[in-house]
Amino acid sequence: MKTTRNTAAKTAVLEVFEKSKTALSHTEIQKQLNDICDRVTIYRILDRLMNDDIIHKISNLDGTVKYAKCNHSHQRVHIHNHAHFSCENCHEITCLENVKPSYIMPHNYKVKEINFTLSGLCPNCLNSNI
Amino acid sequence: MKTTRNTAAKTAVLEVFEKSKTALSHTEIQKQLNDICDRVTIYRILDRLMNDDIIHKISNLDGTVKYAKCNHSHQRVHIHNHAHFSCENCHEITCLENVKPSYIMPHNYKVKEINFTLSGLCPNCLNSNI
DNA sequence: AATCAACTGCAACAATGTTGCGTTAAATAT
DNA sequence: ATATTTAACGCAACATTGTTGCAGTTGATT
Repeated sequence: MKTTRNTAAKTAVLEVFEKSKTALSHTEIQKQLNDICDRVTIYRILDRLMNDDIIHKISNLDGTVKYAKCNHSHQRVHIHNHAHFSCENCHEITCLENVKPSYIMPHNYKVKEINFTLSGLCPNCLNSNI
Repeated sequence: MKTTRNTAAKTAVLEVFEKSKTALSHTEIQKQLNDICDRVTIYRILDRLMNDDIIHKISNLDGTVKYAKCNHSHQRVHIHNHAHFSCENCHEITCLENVKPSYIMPHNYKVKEINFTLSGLCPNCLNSNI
């Protein structure tokens, strides 16, 4: 079994996630890291963090991909089936940990994962628009 | 106001969508068209068809982007807020026109659009796996 | 301190999407 | 039927995002 190591770059990436309240794209992470490491390294760190269930991947409506820290506080078995909100004004993506959709599926489908993304205006932008 | 024209390439793309029961990626469309036009042209046709509400865009969990014909039969005002199913085995994406999730949002968010994608095994792959 | 393999940087590549520009052709008017 | 207008096209060039191979580095363990 492969062990994973705590390198300087990995720690820096984790700090960026810690500081951020919203989901981040690879490019955003790279900017915040001020080129302390190669962009390939960031991709590999993100892969490792996803394998270790420390972050999860979110693909937005427009095809952009972001990553956010997992919140393990609520449940023992960790599932990513929570909703995400994508603001059309500031383009920030936030996890809505407590929003879980209910739905009825047609027969003969086996659902393993769900991705529920809502878009519109976040509280910040909603207030400043009035 | 810009008028849109019925070109040979646009007609061909529409025929491809007509024949397909599932959502298609740009690459899949290009293959089915047998290089009757440039790939840039396909991008531009897809843009136009989306503007005209003839097709809609679906971004998958893994970041891949597909397009599917809109089904206007049910409602007068056309909304894309239906669910999509992405099969992890055959990678086909189908529209689940009748699956609409219910959910409860936190205050202060203004939801305008929703993207609800489920993944797992489609009926075809579920049967052939047994 | 020595060892081992996870990790990194670099280069090169692949896939996907965009833009500018000169040319072609669809729709309309003549 | 022909001329006109401009949407649409092909081509080239570029931007972004993500992947892979490999030699060198460094974190964790003995």
